[in-house]
Amino acid sequence: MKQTRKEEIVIVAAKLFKERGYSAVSMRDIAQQMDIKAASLYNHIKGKQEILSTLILHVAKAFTNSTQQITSENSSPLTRLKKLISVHIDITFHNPDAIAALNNDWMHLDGQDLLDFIAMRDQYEENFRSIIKQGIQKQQIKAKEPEVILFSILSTLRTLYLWNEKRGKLEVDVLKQELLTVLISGIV
Amino acid sequence: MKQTRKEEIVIVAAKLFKERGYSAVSMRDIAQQMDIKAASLYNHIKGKQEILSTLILHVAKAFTNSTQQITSENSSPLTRLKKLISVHIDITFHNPDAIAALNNDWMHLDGQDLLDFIAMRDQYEENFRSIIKQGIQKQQIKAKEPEVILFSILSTLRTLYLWNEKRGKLEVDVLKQELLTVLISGIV
DNA sequence: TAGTTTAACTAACAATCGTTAGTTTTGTAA
DNA sequence: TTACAAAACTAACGATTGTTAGTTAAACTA
Repeated sequence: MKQTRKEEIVIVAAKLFKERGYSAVSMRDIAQQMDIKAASLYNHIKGKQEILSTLILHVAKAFTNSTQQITSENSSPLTRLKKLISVHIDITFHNPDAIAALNNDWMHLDGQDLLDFIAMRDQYEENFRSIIKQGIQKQQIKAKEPEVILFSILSTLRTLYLWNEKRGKLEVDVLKQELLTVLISGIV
Repeated sequence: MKQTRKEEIVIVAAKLFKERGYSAVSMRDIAQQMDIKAASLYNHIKGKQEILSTLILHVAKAFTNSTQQITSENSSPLTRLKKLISVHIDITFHNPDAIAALNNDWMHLDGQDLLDFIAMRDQYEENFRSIIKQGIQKQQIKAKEPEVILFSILSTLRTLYLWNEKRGKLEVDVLKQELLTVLISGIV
C-alpha cells in the first residue's frame, strides 16, 4: 500500500490543520513540512481547497457507509446503537487527523463539497436519532428527551479524536468497552 | 449595564469567530459588521490578539472561579460533581460565543495569555478529575476508568455551546436536569 | 461659546496569502 | 545512452492581511 505524493500531502496537511486550523496553515507551511517549495505542491493537487475536501469527504463517506448499513439492520435498537458507537470509535482511531478537520474545518469547504458534507452529516445524525427514538419506543432506553441523549453521545464521539495521544496505555478495545458502559449505563 | 465600544467589538468579533474561526476573520470583516472602517477599531483595542484574549480569558476565569469554589466544598463527591456540571451549563448558555472561541481558537493566543489559559484549563480538568476519583473511592461512582468518565462528561459540556440555537423550546432548567440524568445515570 | 476629548476617517505600509508560468533537475524505460 | 515523464525549482502576480500615521468630524466639558 504505497501512497502517492498527493496522499502524502494530504496526510501532512491534516496534521497541521489539526494543530492550527485550516485557515492558519499556509501552502508554504505544508510545503516546508515536506521539504519542498510551495509551488511544487501544485504538481500534485489543484489547490488548498482540494486538500481539505479530499481529507474531509473521505472520512465522511466512511461514516456514511458504515452507519447506513447498521441502521438498516434487523437487530434491536440498543444493539444497533452500540454498533454505531463502536464503529465510530474504530473510524476515529484510524483517522484522527482527518476527523479533526471534519470537526473543526468543514465550514471552509466550498461549493458542492460543502453541500455534500452537510447532507451526509445530517443523514448521519438522523440515523442516530431514529435508532434512539426506536429505543425509547421499545422501552430499551428510558430517558425522555431523545435530543439530549443524541447530543450527549455525539459530543463524546466527536471529541474522541483528541484522545488519541492522551489515552496512553489504554487499549482501543478496553477504551471502547469502557466508553460503551459509561455512555449507555451511566456512572453511578 | 451600558457596554463600552471595546465590549461591542469583542461581542461582534466573537460571533464571527464562532462561525468561521479566528484566523478566517479579518479586522475588515469585524469593522464591516459594525459599519465602520478597520482602522477605527484601533481607537478601542490594541489589535486582533487583544480581542481574542479578552474574549477567552474572561470566560476562562469565570470557569476557574466557580470550579475552585465548588471543589473545596465539604459536600459529597457526587453532589460536587453535579454542581460542577450545573455551573458549567449556566456559564455556557450565558456566553456561548466566547466559549466557542475558547474551545476552537485558544491555540491562537500568544505569549503569557496562552500560558495563563493552559494553566487554567489544566487546573479546571484536574479539579474535575479529583472529584471523580473521590467518587470512585467512596463508591458513589462505579466505573473503573476515571479518565473515560472525565472525558465523556467534559466532551459533552464543551460542545454544549453548539446547542444554544438548536435546543429550541427546551428550557435551560429542563435541559440541565435531563443532561444531569443522562450523564450520571445513563440511558438504559 | 471655546476647548478638549472621543471616535470616526483616508491613505498607505510591509508582510504574507494562494496560485501561475516557465524552467531545470531527477528518475525510469527503451 | 537517449528520450520522456515526473517532480522539483525560481520568480513573480494580484489580492488580502494586520497595523500605523495623520486628519477630520462629532460630542461632551469648562
